[in-house]
Amino acid sequence: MFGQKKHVRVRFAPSPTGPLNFGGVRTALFNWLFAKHEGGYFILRIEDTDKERSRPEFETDIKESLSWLGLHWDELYKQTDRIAEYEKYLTSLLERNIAYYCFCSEEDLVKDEEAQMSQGIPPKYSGRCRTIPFEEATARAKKEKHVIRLKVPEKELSFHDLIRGKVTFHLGLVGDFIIAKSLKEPLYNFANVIDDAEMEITHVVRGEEHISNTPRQIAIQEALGFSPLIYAHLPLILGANKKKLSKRDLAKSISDYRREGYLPHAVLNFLVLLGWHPKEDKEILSVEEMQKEFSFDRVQKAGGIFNIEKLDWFNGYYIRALSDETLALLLEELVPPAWMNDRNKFVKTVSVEKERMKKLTDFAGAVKFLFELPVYAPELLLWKHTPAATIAGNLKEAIGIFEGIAEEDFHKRTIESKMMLFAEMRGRGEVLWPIRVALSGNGASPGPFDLADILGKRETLLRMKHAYALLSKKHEAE
RNA sequence: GGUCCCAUCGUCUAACGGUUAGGACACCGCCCUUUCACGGCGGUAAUAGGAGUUCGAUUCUCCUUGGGACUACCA
Repeated sequence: MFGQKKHVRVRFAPSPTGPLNFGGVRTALFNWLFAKHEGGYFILRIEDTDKERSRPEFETDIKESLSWLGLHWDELYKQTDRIAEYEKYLTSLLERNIAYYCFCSEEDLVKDEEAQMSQGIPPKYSGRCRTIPFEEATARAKKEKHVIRLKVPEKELSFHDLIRGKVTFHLGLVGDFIIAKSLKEPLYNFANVIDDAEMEITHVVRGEEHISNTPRQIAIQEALGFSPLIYAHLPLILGANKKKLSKRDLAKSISDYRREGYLPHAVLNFLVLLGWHPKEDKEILSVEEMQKEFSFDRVQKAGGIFNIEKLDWFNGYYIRALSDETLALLLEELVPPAWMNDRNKFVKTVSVEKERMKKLTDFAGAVKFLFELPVYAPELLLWKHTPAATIAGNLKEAIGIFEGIAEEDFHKRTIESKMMLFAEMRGRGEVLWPIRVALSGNGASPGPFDLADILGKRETLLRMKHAYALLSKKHEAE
Protein backbone atom coordinates (compact mmCIF):
# COMPACT_ATOMS: atom_id res chain seq x y z
CA MET A 1 0.00 0.00 0.00
CA PHE A 2 2.73 2.49 0.81
CA GLY A 3 4.58 4.24 -1.94
CA GLN A 4 1.48 3.81 -3.99
CA LYS A 5 -0.27 7.03 -4.93
CA LYS A 6 -3.88 6.98 -3.89
CA HIS A 7 -6.36 7.95 -6.54
CA VAL A 8 -8.11 11.22 -5.92
CA ARG A 9 -11.76 10.64 -5.12
CA VAL A 10 -14.03 13.61 -4.61
CA ARG A 11 -17.74 13.93 -4.22
CA PHE A 12 -20.49 16.42 -4.82
CA ALA A 13 -23.07 15.82 -2.12
CA PRO A 14 -26.19 17.89 -2.64
CA SER A 15 -29.37 17.39 -0.68
CA PRO A 16 -32.41 17.22 -2.91
CA THR A 17 -34.31 19.89 -1.03
CA GLY A 18 -34.38 22.31 -3.91
CA PRO A 19 -33.32 22.58 -7.53
CA LEU A 20 -29.61 22.90 -8.31
CA ASN A 21 -28.47 26.51 -8.17
CA PHE A 22 -25.27 28.33 -9.08
CA GLY A 23 -23.66 27.71 -5.73
CA GLY A 24 -24.17 23.99 -6.11
CA VAL A 25 -22.95 23.94 -9.69
CA ARG A 26 -19.80 25.83 -8.80
CA THR A 27 -19.06 23.30 -6.04
CA ALA A 28 -19.77 20.44 -8.42
CA LEU A 29 -17.62 22.05 -11.11
CA PHE A 30 -14.59 22.54 -8.88
CA ASN A 31 -14.88 18.98 -7.61
CA TRP A 32 -15.17 17.67 -11.14
CA LEU A 33 -12.33 19.82 -12.44
CA PHE A 34 -10.07 18.69 -9.64
CA ALA A 35 -10.94 15.04 -10.28
CA LYS A 36 -10.26 15.44 -13.99
CA HIS A 37 -7.04 17.32 -13.36
CA GLU A 38 -5.81 14.57 -11.08
CA GLY A 39 -7.12 11.70 -13.15
CA GLY A 40 -9.38 10.80 -10.23
CA TYR A 41 -13.02 10.01 -9.63
CA PHE A 42 -16.01 12.28 -9.29
CA ILE A 43 -18.80 10.87 -7.18
CA LEU A 44 -22.34 12.15 -6.92
CA ARG A 45 -23.95 11.45 -3.58
CA ILE A 46 -27.54 12.41 -2.95
CA GLU A 47 -27.83 13.35 0.71
CA ASP A 48 -31.50 12.76 1.28
CA THR A 49 -31.55 11.85 4.95
CA ASP A 50 -33.98 14.68 5.65
CA LYS A 51 -37.21 12.92 4.78
CA GLU A 52 -39.33 15.99 5.38
CA ARG A 53 -37.62 18.18 2.83
CA SER A 54 -36.11 15.83 0.27
CA ARG A 55 -38.09 15.41 -2.91
CA PRO A 56 -37.53 13.11 -5.88
CA GLU A 57 -38.17 15.88 -8.40
CA PHE A 58 -35.24 17.85 -6.98
CA GLU A 59 -33.00 14.83 -7.29
CA THR A 60 -34.03 14.63 -10.93
CA ASP A 61 -33.40 18.33 -11.40
CA ILE A 62 -29.90 18.03 -9.93
CA LYS A 63 -28.98 15.09 -12.13
CA GLU A 64 -30.39 16.67 -15.26
CA SER A 65 -28.66 19.97 -14.66
CA LEU A 66 -25.32 18.28 -14.03
CA SER A 67 -25.71 16.21 -17.19
CA TRP A 68 -26.69 19.24 -19.21
CA LEU A 69 -23.48 20.94 -18.13
CA GLY A 70 -21.44 17.86 -18.97
CA LEU A 71 -20.42 17.28 -15.36
CA HIS A 72 -20.72 13.51 -15.52
CA TRP A 73 -20.24 11.45 -12.40
CA ASP A 74 -18.31 8.20 -12.16
CA GLU A 75 -20.29 6.77 -9.27
CA LEU A 76 -23.68 7.52 -7.81
CA TYR A 77 -24.97 6.92 -4.28
CA LYS A 78 -28.05 7.83 -2.37
CA GLN A 79 -28.03 7.99 1.40
CA THR A 80 -31.49 6.57 1.96
CA ASP A 81 -30.22 3.38 0.31
CA ARG A 82 -27.59 3.12 2.99
CA ILE A 83 -29.55 3.45 6.22
CA ALA A 84 -28.51 -0.04 7.37
CA GLU A 85 -24.88 0.97 6.97
CA TYR A 86 -25.25 3.98 9.23
CA GLU A 87 -27.17 1.92 11.75
CA LYS A 88 -24.24 -0.47 12.01
CA TYR A 89 -21.87 2.31 12.96
CA LEU A 90 -24.41 3.89 15.28
CA THR A 91 -24.88 0.62 17.15
CA SER A 92 -21.17 0.15 17.47
CA LEU A 93 -20.69 3.64 18.85
CA LEU A 94 -23.50 3.11 21.33
CA GLU A 95 -22.13 -0.23 22.49
CA ARG A 96 -18.69 1.22 22.93
CA ASN A 97 -20.21 4.02 24.96
CA ILE A 98 -18.85 6.69 22.63
CA ALA A 99 -22.35 7.72 21.73
CA TYR A 100 -25.43 7.63 23.96
CA TYR A 101 -29.17 7.90 23.91
CA CYS A 102 -30.57 11.21 25.07
CA PHE A 103 -34.11 11.57 26.36
CA CYS A 104 -34.14 15.26 27.15
CA SER A 105 -37.32 17.06 26.18
CA GLU A 106 -37.30 20.15 24.10
CA GLU A 107 -38.40 22.17 27.14
CA ASP A 108 -35.42 20.92 29.17
CA LEU A 109 -33.07 21.90 26.38
CA VAL A 110 -34.55 25.34 26.01
CA LYS A 111 -34.36 25.88 29.75
CA ASP A 112 -30.71 24.83 29.82
CA GLU A 113 -29.90 27.15 26.99
CA GLU A 114 -31.62 30.11 28.59
CA ALA A 115 -29.78 29.51 31.84
CA GLN A 116 -26.44 29.37 30.06
CA MET A 117 -27.19 32.47 28.03
CA SER A 118 -28.16 34.44 31.10
CA GLN A 119 -24.79 33.56 32.63
CA GLY A 120 -23.09 34.69 29.47
CA ILE A 121 -21.81 31.20 28.62
CA PRO A 122 -22.10 30.00 25.03
CA PRO A 123 -24.86 27.39 24.99
CA LYS A 124 -24.15 23.71 24.56
CA TYR A 125 -25.72 20.45 25.67
CA SER A 126 -25.44 19.87 29.41
CA GLY A 127 -24.56 16.19 29.16
CA ARG A 128 -27.49 15.20 31.37
CA CYS A 129 -28.13 11.83 29.68
CA ARG A 130 -24.48 11.00 29.27
CA THR A 131 -24.34 8.86 32.38
CA ILE A 132 -27.48 6.79 31.95
CA PRO A 133 -26.29 3.13 31.97
CA PHE A 134 -26.26 1.54 28.52
CA GLU A 135 -28.79 -1.25 29.34
CA GLU A 136 -31.23 1.16 30.90
CA ALA A 137 -30.91 3.60 28.01
CA THR A 138 -31.36 0.85 25.44
CA ALA A 139 -34.50 -0.34 27.18
CA ARG A 140 -35.93 3.16 27.43
CA ALA A 141 -35.08 3.89 23.80
CA LYS A 142 -37.47 1.14 22.76
CA LYS A 143 -40.47 3.08 23.98
CA GLU A 144 -39.37 6.64 24.72
CA LYS A 145 -38.70 9.42 22.29
CA HIS A 146 -34.95 9.88 22.00
CA VAL A 147 -31.99 11.06 19.96
CA ILE A 148 -28.38 9.84 19.78
CA ARG A 149 -25.53 12.08 20.81
CA LEU A 150 -21.79 11.75 20.40
CA LYS A 151 -19.50 12.10 23.40
CA VAL A 152 -17.32 14.95 22.29
CA PRO A 153 -13.93 15.31 23.99
CA GLU A 154 -12.93 18.79 25.11
CA LYS A 155 -9.85 19.43 23.07
CA GLU A 156 -8.41 21.66 20.44
CA LEU A 157 -8.63 20.39 16.91
CA SER A 158 -7.40 21.57 13.56
CA PHE A 159 -7.61 20.53 9.95
CA HIS A 160 -5.79 21.40 6.78
CA ASP A 161 -7.60 23.36 4.15
CA LEU A 162 -6.07 23.63 0.68
CA ILE A 163 -7.46 27.11 0.26
CA ARG A 164 -7.22 28.52 3.76
CA GLY A 165 -4.35 26.68 5.36
CA LYS A 166 -4.63 25.44 8.93
CA VAL A 167 -7.97 26.06 10.62
CA THR A 168 -8.28 25.52 14.37
CA PHE A 169 -11.34 25.05 16.59
CA HIS A 170 -12.05 24.20 20.20
CA LEU A 171 -14.25 21.15 20.51
CA GLY A 172 -15.14 22.17 24.06
CA LEU A 173 -17.47 24.76 22.59
CA VAL A 174 -19.31 22.19 20.53
CA GLY A 175 -20.68 19.89 23.21
CA ASP A 176 -22.28 16.50 22.72
CA PHE A 177 -24.16 17.09 19.50
CA ILE A 178 -26.85 14.93 17.97
CA ILE A 179 -25.69 12.50 15.30
CA ALA A 180 -28.98 10.70 14.72
CA LYS A 181 -32.63 11.03 15.58
CA SER A 182 -32.74 7.25 15.97
CA LEU A 183 -30.86 4.20 14.73
CA LYS A 184 -32.58 4.50 11.39
CA GLU A 185 -32.50 8.27 11.14
CA PRO A 186 -28.92 9.50 10.93
CA LEU A 187 -28.29 13.21 10.61
CA TYR A 188 -26.22 15.02 8.02
CA ASN A 189 -22.90 15.20 9.86
CA PHE A 190 -22.96 11.51 10.69
CA ALA A 191 -24.05 10.04 7.37
CA ASN A 192 -21.66 12.37 5.59
CA VAL A 193 -18.64 11.16 7.56
CA ILE A 194 -19.53 7.48 7.19
CA ASP A 195 -19.93 7.89 3.45
CA ASP A 196 -16.74 9.84 2.94
CA ALA A 197 -14.87 7.07 4.69
CA GLU A 198 -16.60 4.14 3.03
CA MET A 199 -16.45 5.72 -0.40
CA GLU A 200 -12.76 6.39 0.19
CA ILE A 201 -13.10 10.08 -0.46
CA THR A 202 -9.70 11.78 -0.40
CA HIS A 203 -10.63 15.47 -0.68
CA VAL A 204 -13.68 17.24 0.63
CA VAL A 205 -14.43 20.17 -1.65
CA ARG A 206 -17.45 22.15 -0.59
CA GLY A 207 -18.75 25.63 0.19
CA GLU A 208 -17.37 27.80 2.95
CA GLU A 209 -20.61 27.50 4.88
CA HIS A 210 -19.44 24.04 5.88
CA ILE A 211 -16.28 25.17 7.65
CA SER A 212 -18.05 25.20 10.98
CA ASN A 213 -19.39 21.69 10.40
CA THR A 214 -15.89 20.37 9.93
CA PRO A 215 -14.88 20.05 13.62
CA ARG A 216 -18.01 18.02 14.32
CA GLN A 217 -17.30 15.78 11.40
CA ILE A 218 -13.72 15.29 12.49
CA ALA A 219 -14.94 14.42 15.99
CA ILE A 220 -17.08 11.68 14.42
CA GLN A 221 -14.19 10.51 12.26
CA GLU A 222 -11.93 10.23 15.29
CA ALA A 223 -14.59 8.40 17.29
CA LEU A 224 -14.83 5.88 14.49
CA GLY A 225 -11.11 5.69 13.86
CA PHE A 226 -11.34 6.95 10.29
CA SER A 227 -8.36 8.65 8.75
CA PRO A 228 -8.37 12.41 8.27
CA LEU A 229 -9.34 14.02 4.97
CA ILE A 230 -8.01 16.97 3.07
CA TYR A 231 -10.42 19.87 2.81
CA ALA A 232 -10.98 22.71 0.37
CA HIS A 233 -13.65 25.16 1.42
CA LEU A 234 -14.71 27.24 -1.53
CA PRO A 235 -15.60 30.91 -1.17
CA LEU A 236 -19.28 31.68 -1.23
CA ILE A 237 -21.13 33.04 -4.21
CA LEU A 238 -22.82 36.21 -3.05
CA GLY A 239 -25.81 38.15 -4.24
CA ALA A 240 -25.67 41.88 -4.98
CA ASN A 241 -26.34 42.46 -1.27
CA LYS A 242 -23.08 40.62 -0.46
CA LYS A 243 -24.97 37.87 1.27
CA LYS A 244 -24.92 34.21 0.37
CA LEU A 245 -26.90 33.55 -2.76
CA SER A 246 -30.32 32.66 -1.48
CA LYS A 247 -33.53 31.38 -2.97
CA ARG A 248 -34.50 34.79 -4.20
CA ASP A 249 -32.17 37.28 -5.88
CA LEU A 250 -30.17 35.42 -8.49
CA ALA A 251 -30.39 32.01 -6.94
CA LYS A 252 -32.71 30.82 -9.62
CA SER A 253 -32.02 27.25 -10.53
CA ILE A 254 -29.74 26.15 -13.32
CA SER A 255 -32.75 24.68 -15.08
CA ASP A 256 -34.27 28.17 -15.09
CA TYR A 257 -31.19 29.56 -16.79
CA ARG A 258 -31.25 26.70 -19.22
CA ARG A 259 -34.83 27.54 -20.11
CA GLU A 260 -33.90 31.20 -20.51
CA GLY A 261 -31.43 30.32 -23.20
CA TYR A 262 -28.04 30.15 -21.55
CA LEU A 263 -25.45 27.80 -23.03
CA PRO A 264 -23.71 25.22 -20.82
CA HIS A 265 -20.25 26.37 -21.84
CA ALA A 266 -21.10 29.97 -20.96
CA VAL A 267 -22.32 28.92 -17.52
CA LEU A 268 -19.20 26.84 -16.94
CA ASN A 269 -16.80 29.53 -18.14
CA PHE A 270 -18.52 32.19 -16.07
CA LEU A 271 -18.56 30.02 -12.97
CA VAL A 272 -15.01 28.76 -13.20
CA LEU A 273 -13.74 32.35 -13.05
CA LEU A 274 -15.88 33.10 -10.03
CA GLY A 275 -13.32 32.16 -7.44
CA TRP A 276 -10.59 30.78 -9.64
CA HIS A 277 -8.25 32.17 -12.26
CA PRO A 278 -5.78 30.55 -14.65
CA LYS A 279 -2.15 31.63 -14.67
CA GLU A 280 -2.40 33.76 -17.77
CA ASP A 281 -4.71 36.68 -18.40
CA LYS A 282 -7.20 34.48 -20.13
CA GLU A 283 -10.96 34.61 -19.82
CA ILE A 284 -12.26 32.38 -22.57
CA LEU A 285 -11.51 28.83 -21.57
CA SER A 286 -12.39 25.51 -23.13
CA VAL A 287 -13.43 22.77 -20.75
CA GLU A 288 -10.16 21.00 -21.54
CA GLU A 289 -8.19 24.08 -20.54
CA MET A 290 -10.15 24.34 -17.31
CA GLN A 291 -9.33 20.73 -16.48
CA LYS A 292 -5.70 21.12 -17.41
CA GLU A 293 -5.07 24.30 -15.47
CA PHE A 294 -7.30 23.90 -12.44
CA SER A 295 -5.59 24.04 -9.09
CA PHE A 296 -6.62 24.97 -5.57
CA ASP A 297 -3.69 27.37 -5.07
CA ARG A 298 -5.39 29.67 -7.50
CA VAL A 299 -8.75 29.61 -5.77
CA GLN A 300 -9.86 32.82 -4.14
CA LYS A 301 -10.52 33.04 -0.40
CA ALA A 302 -13.05 35.86 -0.45
CA GLY A 303 -16.62 35.42 -1.57
CA GLY A 304 -17.60 36.65 -5.00
CA ILE A 305 -20.64 38.53 -6.17
CA PHE A 306 -22.67 36.93 -8.91
CA ASN A 307 -22.57 39.33 -11.86
CA ILE A 308 -25.22 38.44 -14.40
CA GLU A 309 -23.91 40.96 -16.94
CA LYS A 310 -20.72 39.02 -17.29
CA LEU A 311 -22.65 35.77 -17.68
CA ASP A 312 -24.66 37.45 -20.43
CA TRP A 313 -21.47 38.55 -22.14
CA PHE A 314 -20.07 35.01 -22.04
CA ASN A 315 -23.35 33.69 -23.35
CA GLY A 316 -23.36 36.13 -26.26
CA TYR A 317 -19.78 35.20 -26.99
CA TYR A 318 -20.50 31.49 -27.10
CA ILE A 319 -23.65 32.01 -29.16
CA ARG A 320 -21.57 33.87 -31.76
CA ALA A 321 -19.06 31.03 -31.70
CA LEU A 322 -21.75 28.53 -32.73
CA SER A 323 -22.23 27.62 -36.38
CA ASP A 324 -25.46 28.81 -37.99
CA GLU A 325 -26.70 25.25 -38.28
CA THR A 326 -26.01 24.36 -34.66
CA LEU A 327 -27.59 27.53 -33.44
CA ALA A 328 -30.61 27.00 -35.68
CA LEU A 329 -31.11 23.57 -34.13
CA LEU A 330 -31.11 25.08 -30.64
CA LEU A 331 -33.50 27.82 -31.69
CA GLU A 332 -36.03 25.63 -33.48
CA GLU A 333 -37.97 24.76 -30.39
CA LEU A 334 -38.10 28.35 -29.21
CA VAL A 335 -40.05 29.74 -32.16
CA PRO A 336 -43.59 29.25 -33.54
CA PRO A 337 -43.69 26.07 -35.66
CA ALA A 338 -44.84 28.04 -38.71
CA TRP A 339 -41.44 29.74 -38.89
CA MET A 340 -39.94 26.42 -39.82
CA ASN A 341 -41.94 26.13 -43.02
CA ASP A 342 -39.05 27.64 -44.91
CA ARG A 343 -35.98 26.23 -43.27
CA ASN A 344 -33.60 28.08 -45.53
CA LYS A 345 -35.12 31.38 -44.50
CA PHE A 346 -34.91 30.38 -40.87
CA VAL A 347 -31.20 29.56 -41.02
CA LYS A 348 -30.46 32.84 -42.82
CA THR A 349 -32.34 34.66 -40.10
CA VAL A 350 -30.33 32.88 -37.45
CA SER A 351 -27.11 33.78 -39.20
CA VAL A 352 -28.00 37.45 -39.35
CA GLU A 353 -29.37 37.74 -35.83
CA LYS A 354 -26.60 35.72 -34.22
CA GLU A 355 -24.35 38.61 -33.31
CA ARG A 356 -27.18 40.46 -31.64
CA MET A 357 -28.24 37.74 -29.21
CA LYS A 358 -27.28 37.48 -25.58
CA LYS A 359 -29.69 34.67 -24.81
CA LEU A 360 -31.39 32.12 -27.03
CA THR A 361 -34.73 33.41 -25.85
CA ASP A 362 -33.93 36.86 -27.27
CA PHE A 363 -34.26 35.47 -30.76
CA ALA A 364 -37.98 35.01 -31.36
CA GLY A 365 -38.91 38.52 -30.29
CA ALA A 366 -36.05 40.11 -32.17
CA VAL A 367 -36.81 38.57 -35.56
CA LYS A 368 -40.59 38.27 -35.35
CA PHE A 369 -40.96 41.01 -37.98
CA LEU A 370 -39.42 38.75 -40.58
CA PHE A 371 -42.21 36.22 -40.21
CA GLU A 372 -45.13 38.44 -39.40
CA LEU A 373 -45.95 41.77 -40.96
CA PRO A 374 -44.72 44.55 -38.68
CA VAL A 375 -46.85 47.52 -37.75
CA TYR A 376 -45.10 50.87 -37.46
CA ALA A 377 -45.72 54.59 -37.55
CA PRO A 378 -45.12 56.15 -41.01
CA GLU A 379 -42.86 58.80 -39.41
CA LEU A 380 -40.34 56.08 -38.68
CA LEU A 381 -39.57 55.96 -42.41
CA LEU A 382 -38.24 59.50 -42.29
CA TRP A 383 -34.48 60.01 -42.21
CA LYS A 384 -33.31 62.94 -40.14
CA HIS A 385 -34.66 66.16 -41.72
CA THR A 386 -35.15 64.84 -45.21
CA PRO A 387 -38.65 65.80 -46.48
CA ALA A 388 -41.23 63.05 -46.71
CA ALA A 389 -41.64 63.66 -50.44
CA THR A 390 -37.96 62.93 -51.03
CA ILE A 391 -38.10 59.76 -48.97
CA ALA A 392 -41.22 58.63 -50.80
CA GLY A 393 -39.46 59.28 -54.10
CA ASN A 394 -36.45 57.26 -52.99
CA LEU A 395 -38.70 54.45 -51.91
CA LYS A 396 -40.39 54.46 -55.30
CA GLU A 397 -37.08 54.30 -57.13
CA ALA A 398 -35.86 51.57 -54.82
CA ILE A 399 -38.96 49.56 -55.68
CA GLY A 400 -38.01 49.87 -59.31
CA ILE A 401 -34.52 48.60 -58.56
CA PHE A 402 -35.82 45.65 -56.58
CA GLU A 403 -38.19 44.81 -59.40
CA GLY A 404 -35.33 44.91 -61.83
CA ILE A 405 -33.48 42.15 -60.03
CA ALA A 406 -34.41 38.72 -61.28
CA GLU A 407 -35.88 36.27 -58.79
CA GLU A 408 -32.88 33.97 -59.02
CA ASP A 409 -30.46 36.88 -58.52
CA PHE A 410 -32.29 38.18 -55.51
CA HIS A 411 -29.43 37.63 -53.06
CA LYS A 412 -27.60 39.91 -50.70
CA ARG A 413 -24.59 40.56 -52.94
CA THR A 414 -26.56 41.44 -56.03
CA ILE A 415 -29.08 43.50 -54.12
CA GLU A 416 -26.32 45.34 -52.34
CA SER A 417 -24.32 46.18 -55.46
CA LYS A 418 -27.39 47.46 -57.33
CA MET A 419 -28.86 49.37 -54.45
CA MET A 420 -25.59 50.93 -53.30
CA LEU A 421 -25.18 52.57 -56.69
CA PHE A 422 -28.43 54.37 -56.12
CA ALA A 423 -27.73 55.04 -52.44
CA GLU A 424 -24.35 56.62 -53.13
CA MET A 425 -26.08 58.92 -55.58
CA ARG A 426 -28.86 60.09 -53.28
CA GLY A 427 -27.19 59.76 -49.92
CA ARG A 428 -26.93 56.53 -48.00
CA GLY A 429 -29.15 57.49 -45.10
CA GLU A 430 -31.89 58.88 -47.31
CA VAL A 431 -32.14 55.66 -49.27
CA LEU A 432 -31.05 52.90 -46.93
CA TRP A 433 -32.84 54.00 -43.77
CA PRO A 434 -36.35 54.02 -45.24
CA ILE A 435 -35.75 50.70 -46.98
CA ARG A 436 -34.60 49.14 -43.76
CA VAL A 437 -37.61 50.51 -41.90
CA ALA A 438 -39.95 49.42 -44.67
CA LEU A 439 -38.62 45.89 -44.36
CA SER A 440 -38.31 45.69 -40.60
CA GLY A 441 -40.76 48.18 -39.13
CA ASN A 442 -38.10 48.78 -36.51
CA GLY A 443 -35.79 51.59 -35.49
CA ALA A 444 -33.05 49.02 -35.03
CA SER A 445 -32.50 45.88 -37.04
CA PRO A 446 -30.03 44.08 -39.28
CA GLY A 447 -29.13 45.87 -42.52
CA PRO A 448 -31.55 46.24 -45.46
CA PHE A 449 -29.68 43.90 -47.81
CA ASP A 450 -29.76 41.09 -45.30
CA LEU A 451 -33.44 41.72 -44.73
CA ALA A 452 -34.31 41.78 -48.42
CA ASP A 453 -32.36 38.59 -48.95
CA ILE A 454 -34.19 36.83 -46.13
CA LEU A 455 -37.60 38.16 -47.09
CA GLY A 456 -37.24 37.31 -50.78
CA LYS A 457 -38.31 39.37 -53.75
CA ARG A 458 -42.06 39.02 -53.40
CA GLU A 459 -42.25 39.91 -49.71
CA THR A 460 -39.67 42.68 -50.09
CA LEU A 461 -41.72 44.36 -52.80
CA LEU A 462 -44.89 43.94 -50.80
CA ARG A 463 -43.39 45.70 -47.80
CA MET A 464 -41.73 48.39 -49.92
CA LYS A 465 -45.01 49.22 -51.64
CA HIS A 466 -46.81 49.26 -48.34
CA ALA A 467 -44.25 51.74 -46.97
CA TYR A 468 -44.55 53.90 -50.06
CA ALA A 469 -48.33 53.95 -49.72
CA LEU A 470 -48.08 54.84 -46.05
CA LEU A 471 -45.77 57.73 -46.75
CA SER A 472 -47.76 59.05 -49.71
CA LYS A 473 -50.94 59.04 -47.67
CA LYS A 474 -49.19 60.87 -44.88
CA HIS A 475 -47.77 63.32 -47.38
CA GLU A 476 -51.17 64.06 -48.88
CA ALA A 477 -52.71 64.54 -45.47
CA GLU A 478 -50.20 67.27 -44.67
C1' G B 1 -23.61 37.53 21.59
C1' G B 2 -20.10 33.18 20.57
C1' U B 3 -16.92 30.42 17.01
C1' C B 4 -14.74 30.63 12.37
C1' C B 5 -13.64 32.89 7.58
C1' C B 6 -12.49 37.09 4.60
C1' A B 7 -10.71 42.34 2.61
C1' U B 8 -6.97 45.19 -4.98
C1' C B 9 -11.16 49.40 -9.95
C1' G B 10 -18.76 49.37 -9.52
C1' U B 11 -18.15 43.66 -10.44
C1' C B 12 -14.84 39.11 -11.46
C1' U B 13 -9.72 39.17 -10.82
C1' A B 14 -3.65 39.54 -11.97
C1' A B 15 0.70 40.86 -9.22
C1' C B 16 3.24 35.16 -4.51
C1' G B 17 8.84 42.34 -1.38
C1' G B 18 10.93 46.36 -6.28
C1' U B 19 5.21 47.03 -11.97
C1' U B 20 3.49 53.91 -14.83
C1' A B 21 -0.81 48.26 -9.85
C1' G B 22 -2.23 44.40 -15.50
C1' G B 23 -6.72 41.95 -17.80
C1' A B 24 -12.10 41.00 -18.34
C1' C B 25 -17.41 42.64 -17.65
C1' A B 26 -20.03 47.18 -17.14
C1' C B 27 -19.65 52.46 -18.28
C1' C B 28 -17.84 56.68 -21.49
C1' G B 29 -15.44 58.45 -26.13
C1' C B 30 -13.61 57.64 -31.11
C1' C B 31 -13.40 54.52 -35.60
C1' C B 32 -16.28 51.21 -38.86
C1' U B 33 -21.47 52.34 -40.38
C1' U B 34 -28.23 53.59 -43.13
C1' U B 35 -30.05 51.92 -37.57
C1' C B 36 -28.90 48.14 -33.98
C1' A B 37 -25.29 44.69 -33.01
C1' C B 38 -20.41 42.72 -33.97
C1' G B 39 -15.42 44.32 -34.45
C1' G B 40 -11.13 47.84 -33.70
C1' C B 41 -8.82 51.78 -30.80
C1' G B 42 -8.75 54.74 -26.42
C1' G B 43 -10.51 56.54 -21.51
C1' U B 44 -12.59 56.95 -16.27
C1' A B 45 -11.90 53.69 -12.11
C1' A B 46 -8.79 50.00 -6.90
C1' U B 47 -4.61 48.18 -2.92
C1' A B 48 -10.29 49.94 3.89
C1' G B 49 -7.39 52.54 8.08
C1' G B 50 -3.24 52.46 11.58
C1' A B 51 1.22 50.54 13.53
C1' G B 52 5.41 47.29 12.80
C1' U B 53 9.31 44.17 9.86
C1' U B 54 12.35 45.80 5.60
C1' C B 55 16.75 49.73 1.77
C1' G B 56 11.73 48.95 -0.21
C1' A B 57 5.32 46.82 1.11
C1' U B 58 -0.82 45.32 -2.61
C1' U B 59 2.40 41.37 -0.98
C1' C B 60 4.90 39.48 5.74
C1' U B 61 3.11 40.46 11.28
C1' C B 62 -0.24 42.82 14.70
C1' C B 63 -4.35 46.02 15.79
C1' U B 64 -8.73 48.66 14.21
C1' U B 65 -12.70 48.92 10.95
C1' G B 66 -15.85 46.61 7.63
C1' G B 67 -18.21 42.33 5.41
C1' G B 68 -19.69 37.23 5.58
C1' A B 69 -20.70 32.02 7.23
C1' C B 70 -22.22 29.00 11.10
C1' U B 71 -24.59 28.90 15.72
C1' A B 72 -31.30 22.82 14.16
C1' C B 73 -33.77 16.45 16.31
C1' C B 74 -31.75 21.01 7.86
C1' A B 75 -28.01 19.99 4.64
